[in-house]
Amino acid sequence: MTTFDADGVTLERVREYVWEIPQEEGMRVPARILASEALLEEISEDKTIEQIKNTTHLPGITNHAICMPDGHQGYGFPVGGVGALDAEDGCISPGAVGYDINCGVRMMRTNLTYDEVQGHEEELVDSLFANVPSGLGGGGIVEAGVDTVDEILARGVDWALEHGHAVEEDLLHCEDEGMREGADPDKVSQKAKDRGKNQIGSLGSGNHFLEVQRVTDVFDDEVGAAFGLEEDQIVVLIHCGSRGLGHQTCNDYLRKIEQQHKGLLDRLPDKELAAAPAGSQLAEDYYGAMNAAINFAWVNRQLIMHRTRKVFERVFDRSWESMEMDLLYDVAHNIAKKEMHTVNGAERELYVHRKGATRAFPAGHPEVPKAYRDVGQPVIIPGSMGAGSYVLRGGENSMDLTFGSTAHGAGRLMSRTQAKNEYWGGDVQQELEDQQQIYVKAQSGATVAEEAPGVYKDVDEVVRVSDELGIGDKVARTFPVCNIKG
DNA sequence: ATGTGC
Repeated sequence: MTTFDADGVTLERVREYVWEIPQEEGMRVPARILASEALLEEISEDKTIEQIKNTTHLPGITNHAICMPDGHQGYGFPVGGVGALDAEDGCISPGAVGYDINCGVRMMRTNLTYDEVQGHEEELVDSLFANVPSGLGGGGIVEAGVDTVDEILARGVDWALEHGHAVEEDLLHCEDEGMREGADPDKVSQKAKDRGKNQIGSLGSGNHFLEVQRVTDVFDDEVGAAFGLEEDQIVVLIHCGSRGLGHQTCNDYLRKIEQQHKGLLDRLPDKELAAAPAGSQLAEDYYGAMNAAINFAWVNRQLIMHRTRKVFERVFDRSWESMEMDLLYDVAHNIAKKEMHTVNGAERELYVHRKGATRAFPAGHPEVPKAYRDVGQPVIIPGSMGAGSYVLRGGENSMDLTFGSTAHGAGRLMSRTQAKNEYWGGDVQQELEDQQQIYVKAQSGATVAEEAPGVYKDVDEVVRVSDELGIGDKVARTFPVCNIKG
C-alpha cells in the first residue's frame, strides 16, 4: 500500500487523489484528504492534517472528515474542510463554519467582449474603487438602522429586491434563492448588528475582492452554453462575506459554548473545535443566528453587484440590461446547513459544515436552479489575482464522496505575516500591470502583499483534482482584467 | 476573516 508520512501521521492511499488517516483511539471515523501528491506535500506543511484528524472526534461525524485539495490550516477546523455531523445526536460547531459566515462568491455575466473593455481598464478600476466600499471598518452602500438590519437578517435578498437593489432573477440564481430558512435575527447580538449596520454593501479586506475577468477557455460547450459563458466574454467576480456582523456572531457563540457545554469541550482534542450538542438550546440559537448572518452576506454581495451594474452603465454609457449583466450564480463557502443525505442506504439529516468548501450538487438535484438543473450546480472557484478563476459544475460523484461539495479556491501557501515579508504591495501591482495587463487598486499595500499570486497554491492543480474525482467538473476558466480590494 | 486579542 502506498503511504505518505506527515509529521507523525501516516496517510494511506485509498486510490488516486484519496488519502486516508485510519481510525485510531478517539477518532469516530477515518479522515480523508482529497489531493494529488504535489498538493499533499503543501498541505502537510502546516497543521491541516492534525486539524482534520481532530475533527473526527466531533460527536455525530458521519463517514469521514474530509479535506479538499485546497485545504490549509484554519481556526480549529481546516479551511477546505467538510464535516457532516448528525443533526439529531451530533453537534454544530462555529469553528467548522468559520469566522466569516457565508463568505462566498458570485459571478455576474455580461455580453461585453475583452476587445470592448481593453483601453478602459483604468477608468473602470478607478470607478469601481470609488463606488464600491472596501477596506477595514465601516462605510457601506446602505446605512441602516437596527430595524433594517433585522429585516435583512430575516429576509435576505428579498429585502434587496423590495428596495430596488435587485431584480427577480437575481434571487433565482443564488444558493437558497438568497434567503436561508430558519434565520432568527433575535439570536444575533446587538453588538453584531451595530457592527453590521454601516457595512451593508462593502467588500471588507483580506482576500476579498471584486474582479472584472475575461473568459479564456470553455472546456465543456454544453454546460458553458447552459451557464451563458463563451470565450472572450467579460464577467465580474465578487468575493466577500458577512463582515463584522458574522465575525461577532461566531465569536459570541464560541464564548457561549465554552461556558455552557464545557463537558463536550473537555472531550475534544482542540478547544477551537467547540461545538453545541444537537438539540440543545444553544445549537438552535447558533443555527438561527448563523442563518441570519448568511442572509446578511447575501445582501452584501447583492448590493455590491447591483452597484457594479451602475458603474458599468457610466463607463460604457449603456444600460446594464443592454449589457446583459445577469447573475450567473452565488454560492457560499463558509456555512453549515441541515441537509438530508443517504448514508449506508438510509436517509439522515446532517449538519453539513462546509468551511472553505463549496456546495457542488450534481445535475438533477432539486436545489439546483431550474436553468441549470440538467447540467448541475454552478461552482465558482476564485484563484489569485494573477492566476484567474474557474467555473465548475457539481459532479456526479459529489454526493457519494463529499456530501455534495468541492474546493473553494487556490488555498494559501503561507501566512499573511510571511507574505508581507516576501512581497511589497507596490511591486506586486506594478508587475501584474506590466507583465499581465492586470490593473489592481487597493486601500492598503499590505493587503496586496498578503494576496500576492505567489502566496497561493496552483488553482489549476486544485481544479484538476476536483475534476478527476468527479466532484466538480471544469466548465470554464477566466483571467483577471482589473481587481479592487481592501 | 476581523473596529487584526479579551
